[in-house]
Amino acid sequence: MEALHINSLNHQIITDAEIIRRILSGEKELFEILVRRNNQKLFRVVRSYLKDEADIADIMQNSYIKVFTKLYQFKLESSFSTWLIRIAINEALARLMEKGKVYHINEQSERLNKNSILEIPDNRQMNPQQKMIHKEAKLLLENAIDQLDTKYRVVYMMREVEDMSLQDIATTLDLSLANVKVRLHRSKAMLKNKLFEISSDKDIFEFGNSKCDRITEYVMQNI
DNA sequence: GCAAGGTTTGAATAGTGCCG
DNA sequence: CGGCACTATTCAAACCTTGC
Repeated sequence: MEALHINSLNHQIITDAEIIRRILSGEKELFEILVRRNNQKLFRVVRSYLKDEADIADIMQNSYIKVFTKLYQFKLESSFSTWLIRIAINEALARLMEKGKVYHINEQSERLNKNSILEIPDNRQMNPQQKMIHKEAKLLLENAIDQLDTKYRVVYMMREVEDMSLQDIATTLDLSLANVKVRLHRSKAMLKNKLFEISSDKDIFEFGNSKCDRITEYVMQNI
């Protein structure tokens, strides 16, 4: 019954600001809506920094909990997701510092299994051959994205996959607008080159529903 | 047609590695 | 260490696209 309530609210047009207002006045369970709304986006951003699935889940959970505990500090005039992503990025960077390293592509590849950063649109109408081509293209692109430098990967993911505005990206990453523009341009150029080079067939990145539920559940139990 | 947002490009500057 | 060449990064501005 509770789940049904949350679900129906999630699909209603209820703004983040309104949800936050209600959470702050006691309806703490509504935080689940914010978590579900932002899970995919947050995953992709964190995934741009960290490769290990356990690390990613950990950072996401920590970020949500941190955000929840500081929700009263949130300024309603800015975007909730931008704020959340910024906190998550800081967490991710801190984790990288702890580990004292930045991943290199060869060591990443082995542990990447099913975390898809890209969604295939509804492809039920495709014939098997088209589906196969689509799947191959997606794998190639994911591989290419993964080989980009973190700073380019993050910008590319935010813009092309999450459809964030350049201004939001600049704010979130604390970069100038001009810088975001150039990084985006470069990331595309690099991807283009890489796509010609890539020939491996590793499966990568899927953020499935079960994972989404797991993280949501964990966060809701810990706030 | 205009404004806003996005893309592309050129120039300036900073960083890095090599050589004497 | 200093000078030089090369590469990467940043910024500014021109240009393009889209929605109204």
